[in-house]
Amino acid sequence: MINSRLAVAIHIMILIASNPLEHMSSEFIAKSVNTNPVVIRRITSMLKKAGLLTSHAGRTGAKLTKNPEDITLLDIFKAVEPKDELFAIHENPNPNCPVGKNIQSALDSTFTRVQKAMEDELSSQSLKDVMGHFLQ
Amino acid sequence: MINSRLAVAIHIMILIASNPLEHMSSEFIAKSVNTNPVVIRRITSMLKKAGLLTSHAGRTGAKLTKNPEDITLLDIFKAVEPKDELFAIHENPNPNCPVGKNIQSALDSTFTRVQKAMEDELSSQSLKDVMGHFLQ
DNA sequence: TTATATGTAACTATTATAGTTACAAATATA
DNA sequence: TATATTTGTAACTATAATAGTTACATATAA
Repeated sequence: MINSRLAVAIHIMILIASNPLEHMSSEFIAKSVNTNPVVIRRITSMLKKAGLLTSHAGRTGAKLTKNPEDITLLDIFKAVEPKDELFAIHENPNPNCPVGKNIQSALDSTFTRVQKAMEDELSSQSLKDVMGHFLQ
Repeated sequence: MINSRLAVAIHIMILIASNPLEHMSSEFIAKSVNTNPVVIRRITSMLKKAGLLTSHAGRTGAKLTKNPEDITLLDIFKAVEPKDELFAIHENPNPNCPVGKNIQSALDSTFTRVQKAMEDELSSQSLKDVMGHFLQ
């Protein structure tokens, strides 16, 4: 199972997007998410490095750099997931075995297709789409 | 990143499928994968429980229960991945916050679609398809 | 009867994750 | 200006998953 950073990051982004006038502190967000404020600041920092929001030391709150309809879940996922590959492939299979020799490249093309299917679906959903679930 | 069990399981299945007459011991397979025989027996045990192969204590080797073209990567993935959900969702968000109250169900429908996209692609590729990469 | 293989429990090492404390630096407020 | 608050980040901890390993009972083959 993939970690909960994507879930928490989406939660953070929705809180900021839903309250454009209020300044949401990491402590306030942490209470909504039910975690420690540092966990929020850590994920917010990743979102900031990815260019999805702006924030400043000492100044309460953060702002999205784009409208929710222009932010995809893939943008958020890539911001909080440093690893490029979805599936791990075992290292150093035996090059003297016909299967061991070719398995990595075979798995690579196979897994690339699966990862692309996942990323295509993530990029088809915007932050606004997720917020739409709240309007029943 | 998702663990390497799917990669190793596919490697095991291909070795068995490619050598239907030879009896591949866990030690032989382990040398091809470059790991410990117990790791192979552990994953083989999961594949057996999922009904994808048969094996017997004391008897060298294992046999696939279906033809490679009738085994999908989703079959193998589900065999070696006990968790049902692809993405984790944080627990106990604040029910007194409008966002915290609804985030889990919103994420659930969102993540379900992403997981389905991944599983659809996994089920579209058979073990035989992966073996096809070996014939250049 | 002896050797070999599977199946599985149990233990270890490594790593990722998430929570926590602490604090410097920046900003806001009185 | 002085004080309080907040962000950003380092550092530490606890927990869990993963993969590797040893050990051994049981089943099968030679």
